[in-house]
Amino acid sequence: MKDSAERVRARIWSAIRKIPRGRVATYGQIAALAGIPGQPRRVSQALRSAPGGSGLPWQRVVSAGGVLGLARYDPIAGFEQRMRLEQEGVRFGRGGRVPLAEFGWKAPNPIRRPASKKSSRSKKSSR
DNA sequence: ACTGGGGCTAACC
DNA sequence: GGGTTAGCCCCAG
Repeated sequence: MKDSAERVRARIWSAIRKIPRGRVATYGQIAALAGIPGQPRRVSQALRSAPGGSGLPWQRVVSAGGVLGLARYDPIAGFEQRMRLEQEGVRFGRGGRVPLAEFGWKAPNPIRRPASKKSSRSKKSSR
């Protein structure tokens, strides 16, 4: 059964929808919340293919440190994101970053890990 | 099967 | 404070 792509994507969107107004969450945070900790890029991909007008608060998803990663490849969209966030009451710090300590969302629910069916890889790369 | 790339991250310099 | 390098995992061509 294909629980991979679509299933995960749905969970990602679901997690994003839970972000309260006026708050932001990082890709990593969303990933963890969606049950795929350590895979923030998966979130970004799911977000890119996210349906427009789906009511998905994509603007509340930011990169680590409160940076608007979207603006990097699409300045226009980045601007829109910032505008939307400010409209929700999110203030930006210097460098156009969002102070996560203040606007970062604390996920109310514990992370649920759906144990990989293959193997529990606890890859430990000593960075 | 391989390669390149993605709205990422953390460690390094 | 910023720029670069190296991992990560998955998807599309």
